[in-house]
Amino acid sequence: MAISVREIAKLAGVSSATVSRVINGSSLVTEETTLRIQRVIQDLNFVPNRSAIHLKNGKSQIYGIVIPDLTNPFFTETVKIFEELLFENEMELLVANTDFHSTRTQRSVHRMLLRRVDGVAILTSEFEAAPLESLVQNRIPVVTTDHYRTGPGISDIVVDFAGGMAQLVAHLKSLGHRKLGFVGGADGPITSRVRRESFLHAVVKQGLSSREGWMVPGDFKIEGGAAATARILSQPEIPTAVMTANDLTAIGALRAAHEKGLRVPADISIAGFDDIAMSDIVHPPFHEKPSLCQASWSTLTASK
Amino acid sequence: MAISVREIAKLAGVSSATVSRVINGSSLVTEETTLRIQRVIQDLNFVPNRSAIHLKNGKSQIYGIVIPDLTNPFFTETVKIFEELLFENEMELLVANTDFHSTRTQRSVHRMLLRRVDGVAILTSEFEAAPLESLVQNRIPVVTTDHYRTGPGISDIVVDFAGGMAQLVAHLKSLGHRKLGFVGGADGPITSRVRRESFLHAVVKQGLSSREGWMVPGDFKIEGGAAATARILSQPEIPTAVMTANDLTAIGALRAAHEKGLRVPADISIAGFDDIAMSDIVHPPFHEKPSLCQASWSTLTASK
DNA sequence: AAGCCGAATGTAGCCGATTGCAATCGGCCA
DNA sequence: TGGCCGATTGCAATCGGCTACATTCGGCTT
Repeated sequence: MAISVREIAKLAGVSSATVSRVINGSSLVTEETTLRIQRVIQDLNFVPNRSAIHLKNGKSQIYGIVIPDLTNPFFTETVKIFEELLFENEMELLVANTDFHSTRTQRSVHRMLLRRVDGVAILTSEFEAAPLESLVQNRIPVVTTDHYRTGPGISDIVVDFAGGMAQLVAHLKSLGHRKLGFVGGADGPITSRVRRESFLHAVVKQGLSSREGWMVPGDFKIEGGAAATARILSQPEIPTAVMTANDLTAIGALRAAHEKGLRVPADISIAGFDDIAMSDIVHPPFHEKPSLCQASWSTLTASK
Repeated sequence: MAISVREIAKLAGVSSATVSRVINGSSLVTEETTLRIQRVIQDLNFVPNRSAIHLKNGKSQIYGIVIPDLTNPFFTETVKIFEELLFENEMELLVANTDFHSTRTQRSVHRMLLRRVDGVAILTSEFEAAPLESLVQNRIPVVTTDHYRTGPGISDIVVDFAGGMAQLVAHLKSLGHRKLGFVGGADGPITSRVRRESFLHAVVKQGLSSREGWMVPGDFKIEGGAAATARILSQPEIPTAVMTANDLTAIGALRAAHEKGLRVPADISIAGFDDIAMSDIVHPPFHEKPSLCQASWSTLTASK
């Protein structure tokens, strides 16, 4: 139905092969023929069909990214960077949002397979092994984050939570804090456990104190952060500083503190983990506090 | 290179036609044959190539969305809704971020054409006529927002800024405000002019006052909103309320007011336009103020 | 037993762009 | 004038899945 090279060919009085050569800038075609064909292409606003190209040469020129929460600026910023990078190279990015459901991750990966993406980044940390396997079996390169598992064709990027937490806790200690709380991620994802343990380990190592009631899971979102923090703050005794699993959680914590009538950082300190741009706009602004929010990244392995 | 129906067929000892029939649930195939083929498909994790399907039946099952700012929650929330809707129907969404550059809009549209999307939503309001034309010429249904122009195959959704502003201004008047300021959008997009004029019209109609120095363009982002507001607040006389072109601008305005030592809403009122979720987290929270932030939407036309 | 019917499966060509190989043509040399 | 060369251009097959049409085969009718 749409225009094809053959139509262009007919109108320009040549064969489709020549049209294709012109499109791809082959030097074999006469200047005159080239111009004539380009004219027709212009006139008809012709654009070649990439599905056909894909079929012919095996590269879809599409990459996929699977994320848990499209409203979390951390992921949005990541998507933006990916999109920009691919845009430069005339490629596409397929974005899949899972809302933290592992079944949606599975279905998202399936969609990526259907489109024969040239590679996928999976930034959701909770999902079964099955989707990974099918990707590998179809020879699609995969990058995951905080999945703590690699293999042929699978790279894993892990955030150095242990190091980040150690820095953060040391800094708080130097500021005089002794009693620390922690609002974690959702139960389930491996990374939640890692973040929690990194915190606990750092606290113990620095000789500071925390306790069960001060370590509450959240959901990586503002609401969960606020609710969890409220639970901590409703205890008879409360910590002087609260660390969180990510920045959205910290924002929720800020709100909970406010609602309790506590001033930050006068009455209680709150520290996040991500350094998203949104950190600039909350009140009191994060940037008035020491910049503790950055985590260091390290690549575990990258295989062919 | 990857697995194809023909490979499956060979392994199952049938023809590719039969495999295709099984995949599509045709009732013509024997129970036994069906099971045998499904087994092979399972074992090899075979997934049909959608580019081939696209080529054969002419539908790409992909839709496109072009937005100016992927870090603006208003657009992120929109993208999320689109993505969810398409996900249900086994379709894909191609997201293109233009960062307010009309040349990037043009290139984004071109990418959509390359992929033969079944439809596009263009939420950037500044772009040339050329890309629209090529979409129409390729018979791709288009939806735009605030573009104030329709045609065959083109629908335009316009926000009723005039109505929203009228409501907002009336409300502020009832609260006792007489002198209003306005931080607009970036110079360029049609919608910026519309928003500014809607404000001005409402102010005049209600018999309130504003002036040139109180009406400053922003950039639809936090930074621009803050800078523009700072300019307004540096005048010898300042308004008692400031309206903004969108919510991010309002957030910037809040920050600027804070930096000037003004309390909101005690010293000055600030009103946004979008009602994004982020509005909940800024301080002082929007939701403590009368909910003026919602605009009413109306569809101009929708053509076949 | 010839003929017919319908169920199950196979054959082959198509969608649109690419590309190896073949064909054409003008020119030039012997 | 015949033959060869290089520059252009055309032909045709291919990628993977779908589907109209053809084929096969067992069973049943008369």
